[in-house]
Amino acid sequence: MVADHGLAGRESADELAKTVRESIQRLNRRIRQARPVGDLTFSQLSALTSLQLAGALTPRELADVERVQPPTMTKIVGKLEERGLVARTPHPTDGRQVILSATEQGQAVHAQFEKARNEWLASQLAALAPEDRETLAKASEILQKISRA
Amino acid sequence: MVADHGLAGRESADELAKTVRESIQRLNRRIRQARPVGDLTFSQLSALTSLQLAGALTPRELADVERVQPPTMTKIVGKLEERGLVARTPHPTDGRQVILSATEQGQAVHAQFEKARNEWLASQLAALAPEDRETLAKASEILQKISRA
DNA sequence: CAGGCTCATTAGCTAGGCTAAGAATCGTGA
DNA sequence: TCACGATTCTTAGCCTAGCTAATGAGCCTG
Repeated sequence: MVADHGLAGRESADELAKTVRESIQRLNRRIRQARPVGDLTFSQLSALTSLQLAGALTPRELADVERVQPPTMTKIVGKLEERGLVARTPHPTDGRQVILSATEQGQAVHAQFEKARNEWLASQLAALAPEDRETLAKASEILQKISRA
Repeated sequence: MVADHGLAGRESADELAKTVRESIQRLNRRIRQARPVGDLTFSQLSALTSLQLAGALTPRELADVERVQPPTMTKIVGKLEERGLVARTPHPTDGRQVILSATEQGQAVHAQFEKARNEWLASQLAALAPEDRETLAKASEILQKISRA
């Protein structure tokens, strides 16, 4: 139960949902803007990151992790493959499936862009009070859990 | 599994930036999925919300608030106008400018969709421990501040 | 071994984002 | 006063990202 007695700082789930949604939406847009022109897009970088974290995935698995539909992932992977950042290899036992993995170049490019991508946000975070960073770290964990639901 | 990685051992701003970015990105995508089909999109709802909060804005102002370029806002407003949710009225003194405002219908539709949009997230939040909600409330404030920078 | 299922891709659509360029209007300085 | 630069919005044209529906290849089970 949500035992909400209107205590100071205690918001209802509805109110909080609105607040959370607005804040992450704005920030998301703000971060998108900070991207270095002409290269990896947000979605491409994200897919590359997931691939690298997992080691290797099938398109279906990657689509699930990224929460998009398989055809969308086909497109994104296609772009990454064109640039030589991701390799498709056949599945050893199942002829339908494909194994995706980041190439060496993909890993290098990823590290470089990840850094640039985070630069703006990192500088903002560095300016915060330590306890605020603590709050954000905890909040991120909570949000991750929710996203997986 | 609240893997307490370095909360006590202080995360660097870089590490934290990565964590925060990933979590909000995933959640953003998750929320987008939860939208009721065939109606207002995320961007349209956001623009409508901003308009309503501000009362009335010019396209340029709305684009700034939403952090997109003016031509993008022209498109979004066009869609909203087609549906009769936003009205364009001429600026009283400056013939170049336009005043945008939410129509009565726009306000009604907004309220309804805002609710639906938040429903999934709200239900997730309701299931959290009170102190987790507290954390998210604080985190949202911090993120809002950052986004404005 | 036939039929049904799963996986990946292709085709085709919409929305959202951008830049470049245009038309209308404003305002200012000669 | 009026011509010219600046501002505002829109149009045109491009790309990415997302979706559904449909296709083809391969797996598996009765």
